[in-house]
Amino acid sequence: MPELPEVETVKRGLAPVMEGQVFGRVTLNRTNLRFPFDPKFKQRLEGQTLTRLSRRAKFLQAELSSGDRLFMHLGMSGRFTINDKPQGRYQRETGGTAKHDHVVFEMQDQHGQDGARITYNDTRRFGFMELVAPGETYRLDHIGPEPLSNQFNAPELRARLKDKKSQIKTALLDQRIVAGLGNIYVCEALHRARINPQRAAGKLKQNETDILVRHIKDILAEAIEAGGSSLRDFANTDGDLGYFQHRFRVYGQENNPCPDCAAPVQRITQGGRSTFFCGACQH
DNA sequence: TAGTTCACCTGAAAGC
DNA sequence: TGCTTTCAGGTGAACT
Repeated sequence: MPELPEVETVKRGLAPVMEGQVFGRVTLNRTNLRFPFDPKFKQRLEGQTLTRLSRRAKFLQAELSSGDRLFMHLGMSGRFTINDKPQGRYQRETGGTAKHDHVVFEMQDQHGQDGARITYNDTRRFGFMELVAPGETYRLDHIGPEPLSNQFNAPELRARLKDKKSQIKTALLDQRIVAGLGNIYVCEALHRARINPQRAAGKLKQNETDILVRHIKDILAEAIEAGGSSLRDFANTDGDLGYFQHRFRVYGQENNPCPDCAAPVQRITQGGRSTFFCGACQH
């Protein structure tokens, strides 16, 4: 379940082996992920240099020497693995693909020497990759501020939540309000801020949004730090991230004691998604 | 216009 | 033991 911290960790893992490198060969093992690939996906990538890899919300954005931009979303189960060792006979002859390996990027340096082989695997295929031509707009143009940026602060959040009648949990998942938050970290941030997820978003008090913003930033920064600690493992082996090893205070802890007050953690459904919270200390 | 619900997808776990 | 059902969740489209 990649959220912003994990996508940031993935970006940090991929950037050293992709930036400044050329897409030597691109292999698509199917015609679509969540959405169909551009019919010229392969042709538009091969031979192009990836000049910069960045993250916006939960998207990875690769800027190409052609001016095209490649947006990649990991969906629910997407992950990249990097193999920067020389290709063995098996891999050369079979492509070395495993089940659900949908895309393979074989990178080269500017002299045509083989670089990293980067494989995108996505069991549930909720992820997608889309190419955007220069000047073309993309869905990311309408999303809210990055939560770790200075543009995301308490006055900004108050303004965006003003008059919102939806529940605060649902509102924080709305990417137009703040970019990159997912179910897990919204639950955790609301617990730390002691705000009941069922409260109307527009009714939060000033000090509550102050505290909420602080906790959103803290928890994301901590999670990125945790993911970063296992970057080496991610880059070289099987995609395991510190993220998954993180123990959450309320997420997935139904009926377990709240770490603050020992009351049982409750689970409800909001907008079709599970919400975990403590009814005793979140008001 | 704003808010809500559903489809997409597959593996794991639960239930029978 | 094996089959069936349920659940997980990010995003966009459809619906209210």
